[in-house]
Amino acid sequence: MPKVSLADGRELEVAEGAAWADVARAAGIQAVAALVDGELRDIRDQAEEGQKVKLLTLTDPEALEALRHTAAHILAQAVRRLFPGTKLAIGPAIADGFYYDFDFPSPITRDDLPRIEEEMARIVSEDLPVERVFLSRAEAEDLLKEEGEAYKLELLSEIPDERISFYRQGEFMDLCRGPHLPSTGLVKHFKLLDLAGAYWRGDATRVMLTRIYGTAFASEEALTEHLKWREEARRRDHRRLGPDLDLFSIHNEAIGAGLILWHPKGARVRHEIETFWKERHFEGGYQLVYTPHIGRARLWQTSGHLDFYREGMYSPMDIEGQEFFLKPMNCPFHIAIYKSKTRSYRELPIRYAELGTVYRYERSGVLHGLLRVRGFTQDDAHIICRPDQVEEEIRKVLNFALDMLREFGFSEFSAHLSTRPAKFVGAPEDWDRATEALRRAVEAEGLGYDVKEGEGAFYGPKIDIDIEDSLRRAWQLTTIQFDFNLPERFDMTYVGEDGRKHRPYMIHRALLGSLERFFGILIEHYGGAFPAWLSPVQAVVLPIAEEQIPYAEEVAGKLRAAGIRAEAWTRGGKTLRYLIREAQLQKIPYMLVCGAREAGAGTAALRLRTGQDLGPQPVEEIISRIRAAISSHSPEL
RNA sequence: GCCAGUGUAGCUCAAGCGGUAGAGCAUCCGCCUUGUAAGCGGAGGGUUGCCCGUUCGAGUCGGGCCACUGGCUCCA
Repeated sequence: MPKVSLADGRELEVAEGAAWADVARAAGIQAVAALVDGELRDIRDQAEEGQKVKLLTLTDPEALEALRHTAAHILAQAVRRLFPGTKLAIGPAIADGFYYDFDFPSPITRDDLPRIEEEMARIVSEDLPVERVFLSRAEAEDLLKEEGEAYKLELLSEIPDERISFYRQGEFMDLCRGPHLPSTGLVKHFKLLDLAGAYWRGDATRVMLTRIYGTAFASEEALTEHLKWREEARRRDHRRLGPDLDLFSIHNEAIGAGLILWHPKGARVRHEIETFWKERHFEGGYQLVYTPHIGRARLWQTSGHLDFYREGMYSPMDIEGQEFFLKPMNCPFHIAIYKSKTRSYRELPIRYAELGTVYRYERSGVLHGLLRVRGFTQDDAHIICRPDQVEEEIRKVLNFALDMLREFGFSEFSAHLSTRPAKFVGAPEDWDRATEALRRAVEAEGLGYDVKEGEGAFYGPKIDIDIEDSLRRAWQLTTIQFDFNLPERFDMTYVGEDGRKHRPYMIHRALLGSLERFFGILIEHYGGAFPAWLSPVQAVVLPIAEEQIPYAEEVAGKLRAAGIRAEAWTRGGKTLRYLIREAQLQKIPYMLVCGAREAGAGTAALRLRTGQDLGPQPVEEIISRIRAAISSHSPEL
């Protein structure tokens, strides 16, 4: 009789052929799924000798995937009841919920979602047992053919097994790997969220299906919390906050989609970012360069962009009979600077940095506020070094990147190492050296990372860094990429100790990615309430009555003289309540209230954006407090 | 690009079966002289995304275009 060990340390002997459900019964646990040797398994799976199992109850987080997968089936069942003739595609559990792709006989709209939800609730209340049945390949094929399930048939043809699993609940039966909960009655807390188009198998050449997104949780509280989180993310959407805070605008008709106008306040934030960025780069041994927005066709011919990247580039313009292209990347220009004279090994490493504005064609459907645009400024740099310097340079640049991101208030990072793909240029030894340098650097930083085997670009391995924002969403910002292609194409060389020409290594890197995208992420991370050093307006001085206007102006003047971005709000006719509300909505960190008492005493009553009222304080003290907050880059006021 | 939805004043939103566009905020002008998230009154502001059609008459119905939103292999 097989013996298995439970998560609580117990060892159980089970009958030959017993399922985990039987084990759970024997152990007295209300299990809905099983985590067997660390893998989520169906409760109906057979227990085998020596396996370690954690029997999962409905509320175990590990069971969520099964719960959502079952929710997806309930969705499909409801859709089948309401829209006969609908074909099923696939319906997995995903990070935040689940979806199911359908081919409806006629289009449905969002307004149909409540009806579908109601039918789902009915299926839940029917508490249908979910059974697993195994069919032979031939039986499975017959069944799916009979039901006209063309998509499922395609999936079936790719399953290697001869024993095909189906799950059945009531009248509904679906080809599925599982795992699933024991019954539909367990999926009590769910919600349908969105309707979207999705290509069959994600392939743009194939049919467009209708995808219904939803989410499900083990408890009503967890579901409510998730919906609140979605609401908060919506509230923080940079496309909403941008116009509200007068930071930027986009004018599709008048100017063009995906092109950003930075308003004075947004521009001020950008200026602070850029200034800080440049200072740090000078300290880090980078040299700042500026390069043009366009270049002749032959440049892009040499770089290979015209052969491999043309669909991402804007059409050429004709200047005196020569073709010029808007730059999609800065590298060829930096290389030209490098090549403007003979380089010695003594000069290396050379690090060229540029806030370089590039233009790339993006399909209209993928444009998204500041996050996906057609014209953007990369915080770009190219490091050109000798092979013996690679290790050190990578270590430095990674450390540099993380330091910079921390200054902007991000503290959670994860890294992805992408290695050599099947099709590549350059020598495998170079690839290995570069890949190892990247690996050692992330390990030295103590970053968690995963390896994306074979997912590097054809020209070199790379490491990407994701940050996590205040809503626990991941964004890919930093990328550090080797290039074994361009040095070759442009014949970059340096003269070595031996007096001979050698090929340098080149590394592309962007830390923030692009200023537009980074700004969008910052807006959402802070919900528009920037830390003092980034706030476009750092302090407002609010007079209570007209008599205090001169005093308010004097105070604002003192703040400005101390390097603080301060305004006196002296337009008449507004109550203090009004002005405070106005300042709160604009998320201005410091409000200095000046009434008769303060004007007499040379003080101001300090209110923080947090709502905290600190009462009257000498203006000098307020100034040093604000200056300290600014220079610390801290979000604390 | 594709699927579904949406497009009315600077912003948020109204206008039962087609009958000739309205409110709050914002702006401007007054009054009020204000103590920690909206004081009061008045005025101006719209080619209802664009084009074509149906109709005596279109924000509303039909067609085409444009733009935006949610998405478009987290693999039975």
